[in-house]
Amino acid sequence: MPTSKDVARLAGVSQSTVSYVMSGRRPISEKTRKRVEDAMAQLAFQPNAGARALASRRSQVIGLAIPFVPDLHMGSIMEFISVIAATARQSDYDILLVTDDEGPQGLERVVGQQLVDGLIIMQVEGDDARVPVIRKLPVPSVLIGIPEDSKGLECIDADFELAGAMCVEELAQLGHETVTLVDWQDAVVRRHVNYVKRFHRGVDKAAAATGTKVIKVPGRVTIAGMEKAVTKALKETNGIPAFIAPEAANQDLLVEALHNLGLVLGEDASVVVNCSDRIAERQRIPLTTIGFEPDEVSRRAVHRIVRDLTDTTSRAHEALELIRPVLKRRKSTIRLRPQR
Amino acid sequence: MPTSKDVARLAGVSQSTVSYVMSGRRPISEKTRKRVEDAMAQLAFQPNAGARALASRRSQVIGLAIPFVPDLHMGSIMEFISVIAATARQSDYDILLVTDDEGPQGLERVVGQQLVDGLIIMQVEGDDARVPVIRKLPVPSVLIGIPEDSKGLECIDADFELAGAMCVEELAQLGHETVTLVDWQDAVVRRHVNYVKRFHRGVDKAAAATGTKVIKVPGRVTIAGMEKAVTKALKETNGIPAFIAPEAANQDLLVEALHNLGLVLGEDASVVVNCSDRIAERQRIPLTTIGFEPDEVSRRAVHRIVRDLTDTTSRAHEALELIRPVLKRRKSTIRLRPQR
DNA sequence: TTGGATTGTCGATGCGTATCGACGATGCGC
DNA sequence: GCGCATCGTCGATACGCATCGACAATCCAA
Repeated sequence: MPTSKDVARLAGVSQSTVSYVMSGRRPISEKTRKRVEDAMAQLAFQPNAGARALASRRSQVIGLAIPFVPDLHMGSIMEFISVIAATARQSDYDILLVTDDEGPQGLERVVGQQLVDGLIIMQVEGDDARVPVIRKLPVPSVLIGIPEDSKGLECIDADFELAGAMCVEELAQLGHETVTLVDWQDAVVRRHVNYVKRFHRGVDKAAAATGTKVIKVPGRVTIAGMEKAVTKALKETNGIPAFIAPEAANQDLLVEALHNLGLVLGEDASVVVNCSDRIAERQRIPLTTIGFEPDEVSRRAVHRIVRDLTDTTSRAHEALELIRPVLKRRKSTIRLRPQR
Repeated sequence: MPTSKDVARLAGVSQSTVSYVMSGRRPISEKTRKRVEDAMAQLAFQPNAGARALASRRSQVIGLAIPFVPDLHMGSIMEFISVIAATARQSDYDILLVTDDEGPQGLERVVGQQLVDGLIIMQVEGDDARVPVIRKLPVPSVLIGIPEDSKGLECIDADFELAGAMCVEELAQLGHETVTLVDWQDAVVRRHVNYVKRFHRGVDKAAAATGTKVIKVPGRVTIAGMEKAVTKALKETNGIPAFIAPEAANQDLLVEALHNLGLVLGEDASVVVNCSDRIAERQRIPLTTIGFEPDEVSRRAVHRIVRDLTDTTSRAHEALELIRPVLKRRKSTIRLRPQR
């Protein structure tokens, strides 16, 4: 493997000049730069990452803490990872995976070894064991999700409260006076306390503001359970029923349950779900969705950690950033009264 | 951050002794080792990865080339990644992501910069653009999937041929004389030529061996299309129909289509699909599956690359390793004649 | 008891890059 | 034409660890 010294020799300059050509931290004449760049190209030179990290004390690598995977819909996690890695590359960073089975010490390790310059922590939950560890680490981190106590931390998440409100407002505006919220599954509700609570708050506020009645039924795992829950909700509803299913895992069950009960989406019932556009569009009846914009969240997370690593000036960017969800109207909702 | 020199000073030994304690490449007396280890613990010492890589010429990092994501079922990709990362840690390696949007040059970059010691390439397809690049790289790599010309490469994949054969044999043994293969979607068939072909070969061989008639219908994207395909297949079948759906994306459609046509799985029809056990078990009627064992494939891939990186002796481990699929009998298949 | 092998430790050096201070060359205003 | 700032380049050094050769101490066999 060629080194910068080889490049220097071939270009007839000193090694430090080669370094300055790469970094641009000192002015270099056009002539010299050209010679060096030609030499680099000719040798197919690539700077050695280890040496670079050692000398500069920065690895140009960001650690990405990925969640343990038992969640049903991990397709979305993959979307995050993919976008995060691609976005990081645009700022000349690479992504190193930190899995959960090393526990929070995994974070201490990669930071301690100076393998990474900063961290992005995915799927942060209410009382996340990683949070206290992160607070002590001497590198910046950005959390995706919001822990119970977010003071002093940089957090990014979808605006679940707004999402909840938007769902209710949309349905209310369509003319529904009663809506049923098919909740997250119990296991999730207990764990991810945080964003579920926020979604509920949004729903409740919008319900109060619009005078909508909200029925909450717990999330189900089986189709039979879902049919029972839907049936119960139907009894309490006058007129055309409306459903909100923020957890993607519930969506299939809800749609199927309604189908089995003889209700046609967009005619006999309104449904708003959260799932990827690709999936929503493929349904027999394309679903109206409230999108949590994982791509946008991912991009913002990378941009923020990169900024932390670049602007050495303004430390402590404490801030909580909420990404606005997007409502996409498709065929699964029905207008009961003329648009205001 | 403490360095090995700090540890040495505190322990009253030389820096090289500290290094030998860590690597074990020279004998160290019990007493000295204890003193050094205590000093390390006291200072919470962690060796600097950059310095280590520079001096030892190995980064202890494996590059993982992840596929571009437009595939529907990317949940499974996440499973691979997760297991790969965890397994790598067990051998003291970390995982660096290499996304596809840098193109094959991404691989050249991470290797050229000596960021990684080796590569695992996921989702290798018939004429994968990364393959020619990999052949030229001066580090070992392990492919998951099999390219057209696999000579001289280390490849691991599920044994699709065996899987195809197992599906047909299972259904034949249950007493079905005609089975319908719901094929991969056209786009996939054209791209991933390789494993689709292998699956077909297995199906054909087993069909010939068992005297089973096989109807092939193309994979569908819509429920209407699937219903039509199923109807057509039913016409050509005498008695209880049987279906094989190796592509996970087709499974929901197939199950729903059969349901809509009034056929009950395990009573009026047999169905064998490929999807994760978790999902298969959750269906209203738990599905008999042919599992492609992504965890096992992932683990083997890591073990092989680690071996390549460790055994510097025996180079060129060219080998094609096929992981045996697993058939799990559930409720979606029906026995038509007593077991032999 | 002595020679040679083995064990345990140290000092010195190199890995490839970034960066600092130094210094000659050039341009500017007066 | 002079001093002075700016530009462009070089040499030297540091970064933290692994590794090699050297060497003192210990052990065993003859």
